[in-house]
Amino acid sequence: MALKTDGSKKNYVNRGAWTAEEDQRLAQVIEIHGPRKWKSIAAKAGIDRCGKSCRLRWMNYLRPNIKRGNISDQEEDLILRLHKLLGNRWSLIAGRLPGRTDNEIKNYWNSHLSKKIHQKGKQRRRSPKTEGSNPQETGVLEKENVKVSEEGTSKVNADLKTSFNVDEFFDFSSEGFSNLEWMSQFLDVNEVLCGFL
DNA sequence: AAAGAGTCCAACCGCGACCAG
DNA sequence: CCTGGTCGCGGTTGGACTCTT
Repeated sequence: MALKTDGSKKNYVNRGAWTAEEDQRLAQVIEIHGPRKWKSIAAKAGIDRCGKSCRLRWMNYLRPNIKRGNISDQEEDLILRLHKLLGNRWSLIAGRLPGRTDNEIKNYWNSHLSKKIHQKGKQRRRSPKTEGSNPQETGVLEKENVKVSEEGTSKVNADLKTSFNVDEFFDFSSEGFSNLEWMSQFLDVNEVLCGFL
């Protein structure tokens, strides 16, 4: 990773990988001042990082209760379903998976799930019998899904937003990980409803 | 054993939204 | 209103690691 300077030591910004010492300093400052005003946190920690970089490090790595690696089948299934529903809105999807970060889910999607879906699509295109019988399983609809995800805040998502507030609807504040099952059931119902529309 | 290809994931970038002054 | 600062998001990059030949 490259280090970038503008020539003056004052504006030197480290852009490389984070060291254990930097992590420790950042965590200490956040413990005292809380995770806000990232620019001043960076300054107080005495590390040559921009506020943005500090925030990212905290959100994706240092934050308490972060789960790392080993995404379970249940979580994977949930990601797939939520992606179908919400598109590439990783922060929203991550919000429904306690302990997971948007970056992790995005990476997981790009490296695992997008391939899986692509492969499934290929298989299905090879077996014309299934085509038409279940529109959700066809390559045609898959294209539509891609469209939704490419546009990010697609029209479909915009419509969704106006019809209900996602954050209010999926309020996990008082419930734990066990909600995954409930969510799974909800998404099943949602898929059936989508079939009617 | 070495080289090249493929994969993973931490971190950066650009942009838009929000808010205080 | 306008402006500047801050924050959060999704997309992208590139280094490290693993696999294949």
